[in-house]
Amino acid sequence: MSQRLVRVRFAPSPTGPLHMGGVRTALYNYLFAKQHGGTFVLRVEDTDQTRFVKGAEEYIINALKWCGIAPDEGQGFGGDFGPYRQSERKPLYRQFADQLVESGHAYYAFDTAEDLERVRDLAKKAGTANWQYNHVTRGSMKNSLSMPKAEVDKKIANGDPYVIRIKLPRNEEVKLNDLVRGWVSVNTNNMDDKVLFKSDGMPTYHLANIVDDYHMKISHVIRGEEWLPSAPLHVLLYRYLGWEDAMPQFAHLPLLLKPDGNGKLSKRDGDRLGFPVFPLEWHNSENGEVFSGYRENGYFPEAFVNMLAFLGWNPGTEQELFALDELIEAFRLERVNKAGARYDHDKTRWFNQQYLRAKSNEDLAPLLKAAAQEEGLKADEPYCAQVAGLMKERAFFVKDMLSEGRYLFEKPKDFDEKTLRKKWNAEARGHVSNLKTIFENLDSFTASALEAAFKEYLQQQEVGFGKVGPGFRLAVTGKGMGPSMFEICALLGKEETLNRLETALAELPQ
RNA sequence: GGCCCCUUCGUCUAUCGGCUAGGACGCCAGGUUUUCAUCCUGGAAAGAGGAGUUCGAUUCUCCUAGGGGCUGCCA
Repeated sequence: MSQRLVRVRFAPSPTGPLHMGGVRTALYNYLFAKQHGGTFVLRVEDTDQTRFVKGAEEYIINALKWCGIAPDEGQGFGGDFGPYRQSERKPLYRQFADQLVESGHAYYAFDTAEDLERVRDLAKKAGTANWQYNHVTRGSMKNSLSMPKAEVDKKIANGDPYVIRIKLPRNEEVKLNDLVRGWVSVNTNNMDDKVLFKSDGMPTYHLANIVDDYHMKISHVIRGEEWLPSAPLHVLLYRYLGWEDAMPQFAHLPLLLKPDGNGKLSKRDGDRLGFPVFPLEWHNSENGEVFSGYRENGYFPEAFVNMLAFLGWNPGTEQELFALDELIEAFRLERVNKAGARYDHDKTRWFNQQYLRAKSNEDLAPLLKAAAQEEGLKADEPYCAQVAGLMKERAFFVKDMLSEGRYLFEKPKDFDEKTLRKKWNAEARGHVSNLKTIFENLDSFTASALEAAFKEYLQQQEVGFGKVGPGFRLAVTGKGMGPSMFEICALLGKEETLNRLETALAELPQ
């Protein structure tokens, strides 16, 4: 193939929020475009007016932006090939349907929805294979192939509703060379005369996507595997429209599967199994239903994108952590897997943990500060940076640092019951009391000074850390576990630490 | 049912005819740690089944089985 400008498109239908499978398709399109210095286009496929969902288009755009894979061109982003909503391109399609009728590759069909339902029903009851509108059945249906021309003309002049169907040839192998699957071949005998143009004046997906891809000079169609069965139909449309030379290359991506059981990942799986399936939280304005999102659950977009990239693709090396620009560099359509990939939530959490750790305390500080503020807790950024330094090794999310280290923001409200029961006794109490006195006299309240004083005390008392540490931790933090107590006390400061020791001695059981 | 696609540890996957089948997540054990987490070390864990091609098949071909997708005037 000659060097052709790479132009790819992501073409969702605005029938609801974009789920992670769709995001992955968009991501692969984005990566492919960027790697080739090409253009990533967003086209909205809203030819089915009955399935329009308010807010969906905006959601899709916001989701792509959050992921950092915003289109270069398309709905909401401008460009020279617009409009990018198919509903606004309506006048464009009809002529191509007509062209196909004229060239004998399509025909008018007057069968009503009820007619079709009846004949399908009949076939079903007879126990035969699914009824199809095809070369064997079209002769007995109401269409411009089975009816006299005069009658057809009359019906059209009359304004009777009709659709335009493709007329598939008999027994013809249609082949396409898929970039991820290699050669795929289907015989036209196994395909049906798909509707290209609906009675409401809109094209179906099949016609619209070919017409638009052609006019938008799309070079590669990267989409989900659910389109594979209709890809041969699309090849035929390019051929019949005379655009075969400009036909894009196809790449059909494996599906994202449910973590449990069978089938592709669906929007209900997430909240059923305890993970988001959507990048952003979605509020259904019709029924008030809410679906959780990765963003709201505290995931970093980089982690989410990294995880998605690896569901169905891998670089062939052992590197797993990839920044977006590294993905752009490494991504190869040829290395996309053929089999469906099951989503693994633990792995997603792990990715987030890796990204959390890779961030500096200073980068984490504003995020932690914001999280604290939401809980009504106050702390400045430098302080939050120190908290991050202490807590990030034991956190998956920013919010974990807050929940695990809440005592760094406010006095403990309650004390861990198990630690209280097991570690808090007269002896522990005595040690805490002694330590309070020692710490009161400390000039330098640094972690190392505290540690030195603490260890000296242990030596002098001839006791092990285990006898003193847990009670001390409980008194200061209310918890039985956590980071170094010396670091914690140093961070809290002398006044606060002593204050807490005093409170604990006064309030904890004797 | 028909058609198309797919099939390596529980999961994501590496392997492009020579394998003691590698890595990651998760899991288990040990070590480090006052504790928890981290970290380190180790472990269990896979080529759906059957034919064929070949000196040699996880790798190529076929069959079977299983899984998935499609089968709408939805995309």
